[in-house]
Amino acid sequence: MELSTYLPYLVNRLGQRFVSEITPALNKAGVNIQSWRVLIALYQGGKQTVGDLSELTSINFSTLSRVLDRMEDKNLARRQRGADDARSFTVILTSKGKAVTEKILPYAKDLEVLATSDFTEAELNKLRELLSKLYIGLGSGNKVKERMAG
Amino acid sequence: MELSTYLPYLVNRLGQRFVSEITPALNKAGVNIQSWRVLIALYQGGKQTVGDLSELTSINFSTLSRVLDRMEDKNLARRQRGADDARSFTVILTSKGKAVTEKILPYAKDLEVLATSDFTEAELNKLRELLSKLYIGLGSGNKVKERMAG
DNA sequence: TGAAACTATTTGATACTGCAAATAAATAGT
DNA sequence: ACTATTTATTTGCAGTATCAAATAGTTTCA
Repeated sequence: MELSTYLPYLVNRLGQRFVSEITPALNKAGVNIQSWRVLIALYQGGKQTVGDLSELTSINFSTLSRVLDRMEDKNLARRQRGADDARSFTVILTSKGKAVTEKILPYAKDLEVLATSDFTEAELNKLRELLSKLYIGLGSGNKVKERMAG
Repeated sequence: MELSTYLPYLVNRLGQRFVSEITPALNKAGVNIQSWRVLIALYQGGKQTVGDLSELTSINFSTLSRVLDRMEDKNLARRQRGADDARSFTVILTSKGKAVTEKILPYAKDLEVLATSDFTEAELNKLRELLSKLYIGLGSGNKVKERMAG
């Protein structure tokens, strides 16, 4: 049993460390890690339904519902009844939400630059590629959960 | 601004997806994601103080304190007053803790295998290497936080 | 040696998360 | 059209996380 070969372990500890490194800076801007992810998803992907956002961010939909409540309270985003399907809500960044996102995006980039000072450009690209590929592989669209349950 | 090049974003979404994929299986064994991390850290690293565990797992120390309470309730680990320094506590896996860890370790491996079916062996190794390197780079031993604050 | 400064951990208060149940709207079958 | 089923989202509740303050033990140094 050599744990350093366990990808889930490596990914998880890295993710946790990243979160604890970036959280203080985000908090100063009144944003927590979940709303950071939602802001980014909206900033990048444009308006989306709550469900799409939940899928995209992997934030549990009831958690997300409340994250959105808080973001609306802070005037970062707002919900709009779906025009075609009135069960759904479309979530939209407000202009304040856009501004805040643009303010905090550099934090992540700064952190990346500091953390990767001894990476070559090729390594960085490879890592990005493999992280994306693994993300896809882990996708909730596949049979992972079903097989794990057995 | 092309977000798919933001390493923190890539790492974080992957980490979140991993957590939501593995959590159900862990819960069946009465373990949540934080205690999973503590179990692994103890299983791999042997007994450690609460502070060392907090550093190693990046779990906030007051959170960890309560995680350990629950683990003690479930007889997975126990705390022992430090022999040399009575301020500290040494945390030790119980035999039940060891058994549970050995039971649940395969879940992570299974998930890895399923998620990486189209990775070559070379890609897997490269990814492990780069994840470890990034983890080090992000280490709280460096100047990241201080610089981010400015 | 004893008060000040420091370190390790816990606790109080409050906010956040996530399961399961509830609500609300759309769709299907009759 | 009408009930049953399905889908999108929210809410109740119980558990979990985190900041700041409190506690408890140690080191420093006059």
